[in-house]
Amino acid sequence: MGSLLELQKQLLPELMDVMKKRYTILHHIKLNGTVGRRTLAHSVHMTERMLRSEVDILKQQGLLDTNSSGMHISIAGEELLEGLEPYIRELFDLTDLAERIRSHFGLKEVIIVPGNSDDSILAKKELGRAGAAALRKVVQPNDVIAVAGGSTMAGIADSLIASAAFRGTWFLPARGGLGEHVELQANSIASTMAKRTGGQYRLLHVPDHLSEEAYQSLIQEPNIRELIAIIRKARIVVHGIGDAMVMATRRNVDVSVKDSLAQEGALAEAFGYYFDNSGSVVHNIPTVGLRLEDIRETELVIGVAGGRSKGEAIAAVLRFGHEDILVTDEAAAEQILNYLS
Amino acid sequence: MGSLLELQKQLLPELMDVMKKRYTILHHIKLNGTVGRRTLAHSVHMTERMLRSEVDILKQQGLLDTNSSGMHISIAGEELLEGLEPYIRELFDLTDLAERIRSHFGLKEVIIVPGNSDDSILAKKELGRAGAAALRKVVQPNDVIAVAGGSTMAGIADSLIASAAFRGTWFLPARGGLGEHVELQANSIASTMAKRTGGQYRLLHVPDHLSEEAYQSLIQEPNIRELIAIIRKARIVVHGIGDAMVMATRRNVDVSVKDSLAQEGALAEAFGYYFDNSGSVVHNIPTVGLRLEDIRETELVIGVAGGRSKGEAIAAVLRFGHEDILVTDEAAAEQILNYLS
DNA sequence: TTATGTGGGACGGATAACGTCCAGCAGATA
DNA sequence: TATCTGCTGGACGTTATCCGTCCCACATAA
Repeated sequence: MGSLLELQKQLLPELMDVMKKRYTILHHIKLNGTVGRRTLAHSVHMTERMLRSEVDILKQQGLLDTNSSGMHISIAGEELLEGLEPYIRELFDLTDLAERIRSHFGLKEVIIVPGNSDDSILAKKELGRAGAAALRKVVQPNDVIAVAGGSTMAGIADSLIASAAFRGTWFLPARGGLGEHVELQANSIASTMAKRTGGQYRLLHVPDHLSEEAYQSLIQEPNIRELIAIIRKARIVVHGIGDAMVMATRRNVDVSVKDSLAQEGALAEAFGYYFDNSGSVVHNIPTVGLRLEDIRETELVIGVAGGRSKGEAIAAVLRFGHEDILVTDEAAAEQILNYLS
Repeated sequence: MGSLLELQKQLLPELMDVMKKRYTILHHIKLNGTVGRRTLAHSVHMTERMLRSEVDILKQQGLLDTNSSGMHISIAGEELLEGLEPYIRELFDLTDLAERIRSHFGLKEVIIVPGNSDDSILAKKELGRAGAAALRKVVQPNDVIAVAGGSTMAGIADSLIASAAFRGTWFLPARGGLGEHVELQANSIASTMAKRTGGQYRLLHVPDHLSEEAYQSLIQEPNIRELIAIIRKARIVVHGIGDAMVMATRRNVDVSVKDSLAQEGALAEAFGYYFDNSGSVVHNIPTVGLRLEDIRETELVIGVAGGRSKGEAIAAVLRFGHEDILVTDEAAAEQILNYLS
């Protein structure tokens, strides 16, 4: 905290992207010596026109020159790159981490916020904000969003704000009661999210520890059946990721179940399922709502989790292979990459 | 040189403005405690809608909160302002200087670049670039621009670049030969500017040290008369400002003239006229082109000059009272303000 | 010569920004 | 309690800007 760049990331988030873009362009030009617009556009993954706008500015700033054989960096441009070097790492580190995780697991997008949610409540809040921003970015009118429980999900809910984007959105709990504290249950979170954004919600009240008969008769109830059907067709699923044993304890599962989880190598928990380190499901808590086959069909699965201690668990869930967007923090991201090598 | 802000000014010129704007908004909100959009818009001199866009971003960044009684700063916002404090001075100093000069002399705009052109060739180049940018900003299609001579004007010419904005622009020398080196004469500069921007130019060849008869017959020449008529109707005049004695020496004026200049308290020189410290004209070099009465009629007079040593001269010309835009550097600006108090 | 690259100009359509107006709400005031 | 004022947030049409697209003149190499 406290460096100018950190402050600017808060005050001017969009300009940091511009800064990266211009730096990248100038850097490429320096490396290539003399290079043409079309060639350069291809190598920095921009359209020719967008590159051109940026190049015009850089030229006007005297950072590069052009002649009929292409663009080349000016002395002022070289000095600028040199001076910028110590800051650039800070600017790019996270996006670099994100790209490595993204490509390794074949995700659509990976967002990494600075810090470690384990130590810092600020980083945890930042994670919530990033999760909220990611959700806001992908939501479409009249979407159905299934949300899981957990403290991270609660953090996202707290960072959501009312917006026209959420007009008519339905927030539904991904699964029934899973034995957590009431404010961390999916039901509460769905309701909070709906209230904060101006969307709508419905609750899925399935008490814990039901007898098999009671359970069977409950899920035959027409209104519950109907709600479950809607949940299973959610376009977006948002969920946290937990350590398997921590979650089992928090949910007061039977000792026998915990033993079997341990034996089967359960590492991670997400939306009520337990995963081992290969990403295979080793156990699931019997309740109603989203099933694994629904997750496989879901258009957008957004996982949000941070903290160094969660790295292994996140990696396990990513190996499961049905995540689309991951929102995490720096510490967890580093840990994830450690587990890969 | 080398501070991150200095580097960012080069790479992201627009960053400074956005940063100032958002800082100002947040700062005002902090000072007011809770304040409404309209009230705030008025006190930071923005339209309500523009303010709203900025506020939405700040809100999304968690730097301020809103409720039905107005906006107030969040804890994160307060921390940000605190962290930003050491940088803000660097950010605002120059604009603050500029505003004081602008309002004191009733100018349209004052642009100040960092540094001192007397010591640093880099500052001099920066002055040229700023002058070119200022010109580019105000030029309109088919404009007639009268340009004076001098090294600063040459610096502007070197920083101009081709642009559709200069399509059809005419660059003309403000006055005939004034005894300087050829590359610093208005004629050369007009031609350079035209060539670099893609505009057009015409030259006014009036040899120095003509006899009165030759002079009279020369200015009766039809093509010269016509050109002079165009020059006198220029919408824009761009000129440097020099120290009176330095300019007199450089132009090899007679010793008798220099003596009378000294006696009359000549301090500054601009477009061939000499000014004393009250801004009155005490002498002018006999050549053809723009006259004082033309300057008074000109829509936009742009003065460009920098360096601590020029402060007094600039102040004198500003007192003359017909400048619209001043482009100078930090050292000269400080000096100008010294002369006011 | 031809082929392929270059920067720069031109222009229309998409898109974001902005001015403007209004609804709904909360707290203050009469 | 009723009224009023100032607040936010939504809506919408207009404007300005950005960007995709196409073209041209020119330089260079084959």
